[in-house]
Amino acid sequence: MVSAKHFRKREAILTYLRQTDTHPSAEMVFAHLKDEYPDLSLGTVYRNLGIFKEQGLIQSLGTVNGVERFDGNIAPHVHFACTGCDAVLDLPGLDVPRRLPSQVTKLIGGRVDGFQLTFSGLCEECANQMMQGGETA
Amino acid sequence: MVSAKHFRKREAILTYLRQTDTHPSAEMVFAHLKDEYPDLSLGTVYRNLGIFKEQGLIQSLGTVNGVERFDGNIAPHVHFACTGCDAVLDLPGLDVPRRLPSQVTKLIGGRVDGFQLTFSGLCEECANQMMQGGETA
DNA sequence: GGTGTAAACAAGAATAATTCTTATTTAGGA
DNA sequence: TCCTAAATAAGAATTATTCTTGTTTACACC
Repeated sequence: MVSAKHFRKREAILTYLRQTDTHPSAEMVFAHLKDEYPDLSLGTVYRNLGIFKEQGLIQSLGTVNGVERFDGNIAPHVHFACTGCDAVLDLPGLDVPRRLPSQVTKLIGGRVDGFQLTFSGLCEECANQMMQGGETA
Repeated sequence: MVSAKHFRKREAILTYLRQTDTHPSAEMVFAHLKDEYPDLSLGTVYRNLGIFKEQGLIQSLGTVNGVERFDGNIAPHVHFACTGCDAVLDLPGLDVPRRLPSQVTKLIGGRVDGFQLTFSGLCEECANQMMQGGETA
């Protein structure tokens, strides 16, 4: 008997990564799924993120403040990382430089597998907070 | 009496970062300077890298295989990271997208401070090793 | 040449993120 | 039911990085 069977945890992790646009860390994935899977362990999250990354099912965005962030969207796209709140946003519709990879291949003479373009700065909310309403007061 | 005085360690760290194009990690900086400064400590390297980064004298390239890499060249430029040997190369002369930052500012409505564009793949040497001389044998 | 002060430093402890190990549980097939 | 392989939990272990504390150095002033 299977009862109202949950997804298995591995699948839940991948599904969450594909549904969210928050580019979560392992800890954030864990925190999000902990309610629905009370006996989920952080080690399981790390292990499966590593497996997915190796299989190319997700991509790593590198670290933000020392913590690795992941993206279930493996299509090449551009990101913005806020240095105020550590949020990572997608920048869809931004003109990704399409001819650059082949230029790079020529330059280095090796093999180019991908690229990562991340802008950094303050998101709108953090930028506003920084001004502390200075304009209106 | 000052004798043939060394640079001080802080200065030596910055100087090395500005001279090399290897985009070293803290550990690599330490290893390089250890000979000339036998009583240099790894903590001093980390501390000073943090100070330089905060002051904007160097930039961090993010992590390669979990280890943070630094660049003494703070002019915006593009990098290539080899997933085989963890080398990080400059890609000078590559046409950096100049209008993108302002596009991004419009998109997110906040403040854009910079960007980081890193290609990844195999450098020429690693790509050749991977073929193991298959062409010639 | 002494003395004071602040910055730089070394050493190692402490922390935090991540990976590894081991034993357990689960799913599905024979 | 029994067997096997994959998935998992728990926590130990590892590794990169930061913090703490006491010491040393550089330098201004006497």
